[in-house]
Amino acid sequence: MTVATDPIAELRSAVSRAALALRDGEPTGPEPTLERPPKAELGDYSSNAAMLLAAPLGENPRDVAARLSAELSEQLGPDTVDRIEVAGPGFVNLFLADPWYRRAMASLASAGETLGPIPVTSPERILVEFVSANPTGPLHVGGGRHAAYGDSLVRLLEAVGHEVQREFYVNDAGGQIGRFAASIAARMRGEEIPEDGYEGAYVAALGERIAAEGIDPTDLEAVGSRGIELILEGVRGTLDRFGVRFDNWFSERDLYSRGEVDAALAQLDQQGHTYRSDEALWLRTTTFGDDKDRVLIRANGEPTYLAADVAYHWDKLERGFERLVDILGADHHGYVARLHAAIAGLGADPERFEALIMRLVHIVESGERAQMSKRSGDFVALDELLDDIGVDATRWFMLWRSHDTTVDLDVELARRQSNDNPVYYVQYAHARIASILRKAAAEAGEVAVGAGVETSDTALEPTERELIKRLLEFPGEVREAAERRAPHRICTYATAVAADFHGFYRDCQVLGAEGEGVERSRLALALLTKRTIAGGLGLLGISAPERM
RNA sequence: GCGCCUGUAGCUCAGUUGGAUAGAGCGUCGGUCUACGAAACCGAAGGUCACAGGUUCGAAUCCUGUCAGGCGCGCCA
Repeated sequence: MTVATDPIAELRSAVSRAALALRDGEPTGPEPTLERPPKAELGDYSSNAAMLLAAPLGENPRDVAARLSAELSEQLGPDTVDRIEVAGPGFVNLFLADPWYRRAMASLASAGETLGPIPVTSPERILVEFVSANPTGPLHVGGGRHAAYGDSLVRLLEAVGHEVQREFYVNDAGGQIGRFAASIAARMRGEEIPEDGYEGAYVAALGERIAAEGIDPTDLEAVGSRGIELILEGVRGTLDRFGVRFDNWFSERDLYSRGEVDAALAQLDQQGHTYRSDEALWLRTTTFGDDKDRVLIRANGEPTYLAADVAYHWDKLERGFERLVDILGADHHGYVARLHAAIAGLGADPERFEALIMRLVHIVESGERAQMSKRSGDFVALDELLDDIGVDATRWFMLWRSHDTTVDLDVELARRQSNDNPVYYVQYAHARIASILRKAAAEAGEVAVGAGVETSDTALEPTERELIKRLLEFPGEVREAAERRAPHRICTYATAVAADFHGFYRDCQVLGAEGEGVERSRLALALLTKRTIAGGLGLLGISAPERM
């Protein structure tokens, strides 16, 4: 197996070497950047190395840049660099030669289908817990955003080499379960829903079903358990349809039945972080930066949600996960500090715990925001949205914004199967390429990208160069998106790839292109683009259709 | 009151571990189908990057303060 050199890394290290040479081998401060300049006239890649060196050398940045350029020209040679210019305050701008581009294509081709996302240096065993919606009602669109985000994040983390599991925490214990059972039982008996009960139409449907199964409405335990089971069946079905599969469904009840809550409390006690006051058992979370201490066992002897959650996270750590990622709704962000404190209190490194806060999704139709409240039953079910706009559009619109910002999902836009809909833009580029490749295959057999991409000596068009540079960004984008827990970056990137492809397609005839090896080279570029788009969409859990 | 988050084009948002003339989609206006998919492309209009200071060669990005909005501040989950 041949390992093609990374063409970007090659340039980067040349810049570093040149910078080092100017300092007579004495190490400099920050690594110089190598980035795409804002405008094409400013070259293919550009470095701030001269500006960084100017201060320690005590020279004018532009003079340093001039020397750096000379050094770089010599190092890289005409086979890589066409010319180097100094611009602005002292940027060194590289204009690359076609042979470099052809080597870059060969490098992409040799990376194969995966296009070689850069692995992290220290892979971790990570548990990502997400959705974890209370099993008291169908999944709504907010849960759908959690699902899309969590799932895509896991795909990203796996792509860069982490070992990751998806987990759904089922809150099947506690007060809201009692209210849920009481609400179902009330419906079964034809009574009013109690105060603080669940009022959705699905509660009545559950009641009918449970009654038909012969369960006694006065047996709240049985009603609640069966209700949860039925809700979870539905939630599983919705998630399955959405393409989100969990490795593990973790039951809160099991924590109690296995004695893990007691064990976790004992551990906290042993570490000296608990105390009794006002009949309750408290956790001294203020030791670890929380603004007040928190109750673990109420005065009435009932454990709090926190007690179970401490046990749950203790369990995660015991299972050997090196990093615990919790995706939480914005309304739970106040909870993070105490959980952080609790993990520290158990004696674990709290840095291993990472809470990601998800903000809301608003469904917008005719300029109106639909409200979502599970208690009142007035919410938009994820299933409804999937019926309306489909899985791909739903995932796209839930992922294309940072998790840290509210999403307004305009269903009228998402519903359109037309050129206004940004979802299809990327998919269309993929389908268009597939169509070209089908035609090429029909005429001359399967298209291959391996050999031959380097041989043509016809000059590349500017849009071909743009596209190649864009494709080269893929591994870095994936790594960045994973590190920053930011799947939406992949949406942005995929859109850019599609735009660059359309530009290339506009300017460059592919099939029947004139010139020695030009058609072959362009077909290879089209195929590499197709792989990149499919790779990007795959990380988002969105299909890459051959036809639309 | 305290804490966290947010404030970028008409709308919804990218860009935020400091880089050059701040971008995309939608919306508006105008062009392009006799070559490989017009679900596309090209062009125009549209900005005090909330405001005020500061740090420096350079700030949407970092620091301080102010204003505005969201969320949280339970022996609920």
